[in-house]
Amino acid sequence: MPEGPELHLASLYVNKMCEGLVFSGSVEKSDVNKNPEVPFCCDAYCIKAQSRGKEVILTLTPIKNDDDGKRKVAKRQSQQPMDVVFRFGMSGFFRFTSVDDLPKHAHLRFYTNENPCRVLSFEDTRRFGSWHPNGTWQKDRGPCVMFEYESFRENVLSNLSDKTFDKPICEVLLNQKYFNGIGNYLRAEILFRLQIPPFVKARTVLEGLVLQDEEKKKVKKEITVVESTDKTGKKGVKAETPDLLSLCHTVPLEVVQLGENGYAPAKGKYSVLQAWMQCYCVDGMNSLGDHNGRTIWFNGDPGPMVPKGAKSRKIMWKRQKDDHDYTDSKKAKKTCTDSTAKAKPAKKKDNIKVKKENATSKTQNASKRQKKTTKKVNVAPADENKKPKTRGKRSPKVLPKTGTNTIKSQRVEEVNKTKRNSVTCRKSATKAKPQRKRSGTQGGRSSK
DNA sequence: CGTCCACGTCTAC
DNA sequence: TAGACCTGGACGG
Repeated sequence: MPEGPELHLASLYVNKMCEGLVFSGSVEKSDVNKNPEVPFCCDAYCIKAQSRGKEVILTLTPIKNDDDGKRKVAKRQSQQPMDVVFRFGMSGFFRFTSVDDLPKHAHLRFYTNENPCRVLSFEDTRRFGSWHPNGTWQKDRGPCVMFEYESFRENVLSNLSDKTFDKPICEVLLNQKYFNGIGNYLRAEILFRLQIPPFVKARTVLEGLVLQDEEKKKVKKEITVVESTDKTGKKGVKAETPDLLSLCHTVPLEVVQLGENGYAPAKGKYSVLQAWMQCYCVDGMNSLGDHNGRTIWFNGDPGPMVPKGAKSRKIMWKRQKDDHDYTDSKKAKKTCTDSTAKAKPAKKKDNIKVKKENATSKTQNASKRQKKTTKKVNVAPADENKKPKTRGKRSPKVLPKTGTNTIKSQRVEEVNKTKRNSVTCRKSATKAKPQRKRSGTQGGRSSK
């Protein structure tokens, strides 16, 4: 699930798994993938990762060996570190496995120098992901919402005259020039926290924050003074009521806090993140296609700038095929679909509706709603409606049930393996996995 | 079987 | 503002 938090978790994952390991040889690319080869080759190198917004950089650093440095000069060894910039598209992520467990869609592979060697691979089922050898953070992407918060905020607030802010807030939130790291589920969760209708003009929502920030700066000194003097138990500082931009920072960080459960494709997987979601794909919420054809999830009013003909979407929320064992989570999922969706929303205020409406009436409603809307917006940071969570029937977690799980999954692996050779890797099938030793380049790993 | 949908960019009328 | 780029899961007939 590659939005900012997942990219960051990916970088943590890489650093954790690769710490202290020595990688060796050349970087291998699958044949089907159209991204460039990574022209890096070294007997001994290490891998480190960092993230910024929706990008990850892997740094491949040759490990110096003073002794034989000269002897090996002959070979075409990379002497300099290389940065490779990754964007994950819709399905990219990193995995570290044994060679035998090489995943089906491992499109870029880094091998360790271990005896049965292991592999760090960039897996990307849909191949929308990209990598760029000797790359840099993409120009035109803004500061990271998670780790460059101040400049992120500054970048938005000092550019509100940009016509991009004429658009609905939900669409602007996907603009990586200003919101590097926000993606489709985050925009829904963020707007939901403040109950901001998705189709309100972005500038309208953000204008207020400019003054707000300036006030803060003025008052800041006072505050710090106050804080230092009166030490009322709390740590102070954090007290600020959240606004849209601060939530663009804290909400993704919440996901990072969930940890690799949200990322590691191994186990319960999505269940944790899914349980965390309050809006995106949540039963009882509304959904509409935005002007770019992306589905926005929200609660209550859509706001005035709804695209003509926008239709509500159905959920087809995957349930990470752990096959077996989910006995009733399966039912839960079905519930999620829609028929029952009607049944449950009893809880919400009562102003919902929208859901299955048709375009025509919608626009009309929209104008009518506008007042309500704007009112809401102004009231937004109220922090009172903070907990509307209908929360009810999130999926019941799916606990792993380890025993069966492992066995089963192993079996699955076997199947995949055989399949893999014939299908995914086709051309590459020959060198598919174990004997991946690029004849020409250099003998490398297995030999020694 | 076919259709729709998916956590994202890109570039071409 | 549409497609294009891809694979695969869920669902409908």
